Amino acid sequence: MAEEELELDRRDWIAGLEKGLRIIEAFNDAHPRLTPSTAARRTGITRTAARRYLLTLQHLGYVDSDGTHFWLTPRILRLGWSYFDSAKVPRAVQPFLQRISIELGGSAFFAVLDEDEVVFVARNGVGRVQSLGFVLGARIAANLASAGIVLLACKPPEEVERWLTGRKFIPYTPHSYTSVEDVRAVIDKARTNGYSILEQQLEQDRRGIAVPVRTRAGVVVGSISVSLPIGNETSQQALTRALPVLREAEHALLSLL
Amino acid sequence: MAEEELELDRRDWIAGLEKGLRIIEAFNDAHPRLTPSTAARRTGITRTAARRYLLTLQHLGYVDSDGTHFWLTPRILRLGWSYFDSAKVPRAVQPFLQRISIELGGSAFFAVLDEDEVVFVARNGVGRVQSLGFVLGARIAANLASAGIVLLACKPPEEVERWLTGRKFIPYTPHSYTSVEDVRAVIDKARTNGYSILEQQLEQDRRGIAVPVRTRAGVVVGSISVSLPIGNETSQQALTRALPVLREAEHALLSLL
DNA sequence: GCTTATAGCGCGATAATCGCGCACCCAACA
DNA sequence: TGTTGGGTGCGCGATTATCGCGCTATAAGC
Repeated sequence: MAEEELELDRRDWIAGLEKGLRIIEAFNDAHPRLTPSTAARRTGITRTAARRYLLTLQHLGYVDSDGTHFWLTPRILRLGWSYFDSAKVPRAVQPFLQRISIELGGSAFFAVLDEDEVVFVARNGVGRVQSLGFVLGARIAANLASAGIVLLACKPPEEVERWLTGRKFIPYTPHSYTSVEDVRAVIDKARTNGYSILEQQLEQDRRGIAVPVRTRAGVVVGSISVSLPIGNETSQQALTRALPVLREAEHALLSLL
Repeated sequence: MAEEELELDRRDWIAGLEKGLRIIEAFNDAHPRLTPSTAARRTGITRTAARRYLLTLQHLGYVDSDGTHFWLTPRILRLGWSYFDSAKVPRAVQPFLQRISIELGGSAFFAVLDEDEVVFVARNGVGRVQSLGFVLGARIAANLASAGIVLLACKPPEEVERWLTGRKFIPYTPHSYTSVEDVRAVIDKARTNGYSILEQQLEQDRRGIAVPVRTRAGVVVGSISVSLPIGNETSQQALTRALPVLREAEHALLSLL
């Protein structure tokens, strides 16, 4: 799951695929439309090559173009769809998230780690309004969500230490932790507790509570978390009412994994 | 937007990229884990090559493997994310969808066409429970949703006719249209009306109402739709209360596109 | 009207991708 | 236990697909 680093037989390496995916990921908020030149600069590929990749993607329908500028089409979503379609855990977990969000009156998530980030792969919200921009597949720095902290806490401490060293934390709220010490303390606390609670790290007046989800064999497959408005509730009160519900879902899930 | 068919200079065609994407899309519900052999069979690539692509994807972190079987990782979602990140329209419509869903008491969608399918790229639901499995990027046959019908109705009739000919429609409910004539009639009606209403095609006791969204220049960029429980409401009643709200959003959007 | 930066394209070189064919392994079954 | 069938990993030689240089044309900015 982690050690594919060295075993690249340059025979088994398809350069074109890697470059193409890099081109796709070069599109983002700040660069919604790319020309061959800009794409080349953003990916380190030569301009001529970048153009060929864009043309190929266009021919496949993944990007569209007005001749000089290229942009992604919704066809791209088919790729992510392949994941949702094939990953059984996110689907198995849905009914549990639903129960959690109704019972606790917040949004419930199932999340996994991907490198430095926590990715939310299933979600069930409650209330009239969807929090804007929160779509499946959303990812944020792992230290900003309880789900990320608890997943980090499940990793071997030395790996966490490696993760922490030299990392910069950009604050999202006035309460966001910005020092390595603070984040390490939160992770350590989560490790001893077996759950994680995080307050106002990403958003004001919101707290998150998360527990890890393991298979029978003890392998961590992700985390279940809930995001609650803080209001007048103390951390202790929130924990007392939320933890049992999360734990129950965790145990019920065991039989499905 | 449609005529990239013939202009493939085999010089500008990266075969490796196309094959790699085909490998990714070979994963789905029925085939969540693939071996080199099964991947090869599903894609038409040779086994040796398929293996190389899988190994490359593994090295990039997009798939994981236990040695023989391969499966997608959430990293794949970064690709779809590039789209959501870069596509401005889905984000621009969010607040409007929110208002629609609150005012009408249903789920509001923004959707676009991709070949035969309608893809839901933005959504805002109301109510305690999320309709299960409805995630962004979801796609269904265009004829099954009002959003798809209205988008088809915006295409030139001869193109629609080409789309219709020889198509098989699989019913999802006892009310689903299954004949070319029925579907053509629905599309024609949508074209003359400028909106589309569809009842119980995908789900019992649900109706959808959709209007197209155009830029000032008149180019159709997608559709706004709402899904409502039927209950005791007649089609006419639903239209009278829903259409003005949808139209209002449509016009408000004009200034943003 | 000069400068700067981009686009598209042709070409020759080469390195990357191909798929055959072999050896091996495991599971089912006679 | 031996045989069959399907799977895997790997090495190799052939070839062709991919590369990026360098050219000209064009569009934008001062």
